Amino acid sequence: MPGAAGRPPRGEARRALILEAALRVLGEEGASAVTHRRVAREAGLPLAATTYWFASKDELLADAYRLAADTDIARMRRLSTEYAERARADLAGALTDLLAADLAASRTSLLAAYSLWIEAARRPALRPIEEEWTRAYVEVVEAVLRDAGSPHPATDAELLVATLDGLLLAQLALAHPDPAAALRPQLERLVAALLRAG
Amino acid sequence: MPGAAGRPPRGEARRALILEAALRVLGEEGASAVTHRRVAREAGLPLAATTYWFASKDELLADAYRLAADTDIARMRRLSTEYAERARADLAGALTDLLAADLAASRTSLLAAYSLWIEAARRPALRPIEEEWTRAYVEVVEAVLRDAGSPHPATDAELLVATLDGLLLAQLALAHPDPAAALRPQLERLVAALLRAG
DNA sequence: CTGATTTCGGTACACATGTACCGGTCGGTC
DNA sequence: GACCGACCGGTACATGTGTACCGAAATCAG
Repeated sequence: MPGAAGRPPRGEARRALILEAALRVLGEEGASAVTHRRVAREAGLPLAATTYWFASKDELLADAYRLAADTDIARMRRLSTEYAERARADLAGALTDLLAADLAASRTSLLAAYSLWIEAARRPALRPIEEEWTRAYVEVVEAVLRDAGSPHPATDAELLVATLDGLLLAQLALAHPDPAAALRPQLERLVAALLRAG
Repeated sequence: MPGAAGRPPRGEARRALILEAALRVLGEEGASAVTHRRVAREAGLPLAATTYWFASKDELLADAYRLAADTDIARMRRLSTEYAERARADLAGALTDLLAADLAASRTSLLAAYSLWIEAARRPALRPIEEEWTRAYVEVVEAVLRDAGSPHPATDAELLVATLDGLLLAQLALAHPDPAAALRPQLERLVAALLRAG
């Protein structure tokens, strides 16, 4: 690749570039750091690029939320098929690996997601995105649980998703050196308790 | 009470007033709304009051976190003794009522707490507070579980606390009209699964 | 009371921020 | 080639922001 840097992207490609930059800034530095100028700098674009593609900062944030949700839902569905066999044999182990991989790969994305989640609690306009995101997770987990012979797949799916969120949040703040080691016994215990006939 | 408004507080009392105002603003309008001026207005004090009692905005936020943690830990310990008998007889019911009461009484406090939690994931200086807060919850829940005859009180306490956080977070964003109705079956299922001998 | 110290509140200032504006450039279409 | 709308990027501006400052008022020690 001669020139290395590539042509600066134009048109709609810039939109995505800006949204990804906004999510990065949100995850790394928090909501109060998300300004037009900071996002533009992060994206390597001039200030006017952010105001051209988004009517306001609120719109930028809402679109970023939408992008994060869509991207993650697609990723999670992909993973759920990849891990399907493994999950049937060792659900707790599969979940442990998934969470640990998330933590290892991108605490930034997780922080951005949870920041937006909390923001959705304050701004009704964001709630549909949050609902869709959560529903997608619950549906996938429910299918997995059904597959694993769960006695109460519907209730347990919501429960399990809530627990996974709680565990992830705890790991984010507590910064355990080896998340998998901390998560494995808890997930094994939970899965064992839920999968027992009842 | 003649004059109704009472004398404007002076000295250290103002500190607390400012911290409470900061938590209120954080919960209601988010991190980016927490400015010296906004907090001062919320507290009914002049701008200089915030800069006099706190060396910087970071310090103000850290102290607010400390106050929120201490207040909530004390409240939770108090409730745990009040609910002790009830918890032994009907743990799921007691937990449902506690969460529903939290949601009904102050979504603002909850949002502030979770915002600070996420902030703690980014700023190591805040982590000790978060660790203490979580540890306090885990200890209380562990005692309750032991009391209820749990087979694995240590593991299950961490698990249960994570789940409660996840469920609360979900209720905050989804704004279910009757949180108790949504939470009860999930908590009954979880408690039943965890308390069964194993 | 007197003087020292703490607390108070108004103000100042340098800088960041959201957003509007406007002349220029690009990529197609006749 | 001429044209046109979409796109770009530099700049302007009113307002918000963190923080410093300073003289006044309240509080306390002797």
